[in-house]
Amino acid sequence: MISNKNCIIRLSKYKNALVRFKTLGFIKIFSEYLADAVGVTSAQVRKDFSLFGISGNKRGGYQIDALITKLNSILGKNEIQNVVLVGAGQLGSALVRYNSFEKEGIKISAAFDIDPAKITAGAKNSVPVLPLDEAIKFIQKNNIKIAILTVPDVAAQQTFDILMAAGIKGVLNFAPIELKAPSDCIVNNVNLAVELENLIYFVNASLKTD
Amino acid sequence: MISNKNCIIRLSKYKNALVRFKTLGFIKIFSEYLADAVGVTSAQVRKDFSLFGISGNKRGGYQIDALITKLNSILGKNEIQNVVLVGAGQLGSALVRYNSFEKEGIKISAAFDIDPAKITAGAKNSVPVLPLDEAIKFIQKNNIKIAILTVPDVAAQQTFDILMAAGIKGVLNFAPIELKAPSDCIVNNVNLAVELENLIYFVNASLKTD
DNA sequence: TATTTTTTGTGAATTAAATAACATTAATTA
DNA sequence: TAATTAATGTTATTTAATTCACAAAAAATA
Repeated sequence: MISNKNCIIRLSKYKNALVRFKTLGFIKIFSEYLADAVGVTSAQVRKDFSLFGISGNKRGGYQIDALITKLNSILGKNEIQNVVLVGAGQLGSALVRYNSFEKEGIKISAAFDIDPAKITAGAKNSVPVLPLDEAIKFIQKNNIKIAILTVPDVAAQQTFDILMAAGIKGVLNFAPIELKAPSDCIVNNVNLAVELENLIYFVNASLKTD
Repeated sequence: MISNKNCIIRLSKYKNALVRFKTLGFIKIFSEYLADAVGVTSAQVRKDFSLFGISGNKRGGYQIDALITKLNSILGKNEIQNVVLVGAGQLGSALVRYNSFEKEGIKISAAFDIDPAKITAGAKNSVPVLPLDEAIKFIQKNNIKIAILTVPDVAAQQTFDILMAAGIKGVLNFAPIELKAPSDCIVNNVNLAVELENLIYFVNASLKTD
């Protein structure tokens, strides 16, 4: 089993780039061009593909349609992925309405919050915001395995523990905390302040050395 | 100059964890505990510190206060960092109001959008949303070097080019596009859909092998 | 004061990932 | 049909990052 996160992220990027190429009317593509679109080397593209048994045609490149199909299948994009979101604050609410998820076949089935003021039954076509109490029941009933965690730092671990009890196996965590997770749950952290801080560091560093 | 992005990200995490330890009343810390809080090994912590000439006391660990000061100085956190945001849509607006940035000494001075409906003069204590036309003038006048880019995919490259013309040197890019950037500008990409897709892949992969 | 314990700091070893290089193959051209 | 060209696929190499392991030093204890 491939366990290189960066490699899988590249597969997603290849897939996205291929969809754009297809939109432009292309039906074949060379590793060189795909590499360019994604910002890697062509050897990297071919190496990644070979890891997943994806092959093209010597001197003929790759068929875009077949390639998209293959990548979608590897990435589990043949069916809609249902996820839940916990913490309907500023960021959480924006993610609920963020249409890039829907475009990618990811559906936020429900949001949960502990604050009664945030609860909304959810008109049709809009995501309901339910009381946190109901999260375990909802998650189990709908057999959901993935959660987005956008609660404040101090609530992050305890909320995470609730998700574990509900059977969640993957969490996209926005709280700037290292969650203590059981070995059968995967946590991907997104820390926007740290990302910015990092950018600031490197910009400052490069401005200094000029 | 250190050019390992992960290393700098760890420094930010150490700093955040140390602030929490300090809040709890600790004044000294061992690499072992800090490692635990951040989810790395103790050797990694000491190695990172040694890269930046940070030293502790044999058998005595590190003084938390001094360590925070040192890390803040390395990360350029001794003064408020002013940034701009371009694209006041769903996600952009949430980031404008996201209080983790302010907590970290990062100030969004202004947001810009091409849509006249989004423009707001900005009451005091709130961030003004200005017409994109005014971005170059504003950025240059305020000597801003960092921008957050939250425009739709199709507008990303051309908006980025405007930022380059204005003298921006670092961009946190949320558009799922590989921006063509000059060598003196740093781009950090955050792609939330890809992050989720990645999580889905690994969760599916691990559920299959059980 | 001498001994033991515990932690740092770092050079060496290991591991993992990316890059380079090239043999192979298929299409194109002569 | 033979020669040439241009792409893939994979093996070898290089590079980078992490982990290991232990000497050195300071604190604690006897």
